[in-house]
Amino acid sequence: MKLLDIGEVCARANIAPSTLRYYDEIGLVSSVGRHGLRRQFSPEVLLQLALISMGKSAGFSLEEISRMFGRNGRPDLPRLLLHQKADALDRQIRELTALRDTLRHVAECPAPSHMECPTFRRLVQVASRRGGMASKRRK
Amino acid sequence: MKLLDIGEVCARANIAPSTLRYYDEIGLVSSVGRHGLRRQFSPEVLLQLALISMGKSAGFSLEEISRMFGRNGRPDLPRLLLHQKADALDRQIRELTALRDTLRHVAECPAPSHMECPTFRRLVQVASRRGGMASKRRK
DNA sequence: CTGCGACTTCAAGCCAACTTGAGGTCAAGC
DNA sequence: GCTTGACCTCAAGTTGGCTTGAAGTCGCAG
Repeated sequence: MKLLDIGEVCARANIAPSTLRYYDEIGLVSSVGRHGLRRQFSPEVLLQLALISMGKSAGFSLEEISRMFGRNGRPDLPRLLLHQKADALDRQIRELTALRDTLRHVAECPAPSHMECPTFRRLVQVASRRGGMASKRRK
Repeated sequence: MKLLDIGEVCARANIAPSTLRYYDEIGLVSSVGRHGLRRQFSPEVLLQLALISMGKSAGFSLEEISRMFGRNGRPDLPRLLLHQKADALDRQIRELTALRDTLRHVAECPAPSHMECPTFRRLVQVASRRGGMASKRRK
């Protein structure tokens, strides 16, 4: 299996070299060797980076991501916890859906202030009721 | 309409007072007056905070959020842009769905390393194909 | 009228996740 | 064999979104 050097990986994954080096440094991904000084990666890493990108966009920290997928694709989280993360994602998906609908509504609604539009209020209320104010951001 | 003082708002919205003061400071919400030194808010603010919470969980910056909903519920973004944000949300929702499915799979799959599991690879590939590596994080 | 506790301001601190800069190394093409 | 340009290291800086701490103010219960 042929290796990719860092530039190649960055180009394909659309990330900055500094980012990839950083990920390597913190052990989120690992290079399989060097060509001169240049880090070389197995093509696997592209899959991992896709996963990382998804995880980030879901709001997981790099820490969490690396615990979920390990650096070898082996999660070191128990099933239960993984299912909990999945459930949290479900909640977040519902929230995002509500937000999306709200945005579309805002784009169309002719009311002078949205706070006065009943449809808007209903959307937001529905949204915040489901999942009950998902407190993702607390330490 | 009766006003809420900061403590009340924080309790109901489940955020720290320092956070609310910060939001006030940057103009994301605004207090309608003072009771002594205490900020007082209109009940509206609870709705706004719900919106802010959703926006944050969608990965929008406070800046973006305030542009989307204004501090009075008036977006100062053109319709087109709002629709684009909504579309971006759609893409993100699809990504999150894929990630959720991947997580559930990881929790169940008996393969020694996920990188070797074809189901896993397919999930990730499908995921990263849709929306083509949503580059939300670039400046 | 005194004490209390929840607020206030302001500056500084903190964390994650990078980016930047200075100064150095290397392999490949001419 | 020399240049070039993409890489390297390491330390320091940056940004967003808060939190913390010190020192002060206020209104209300007792």
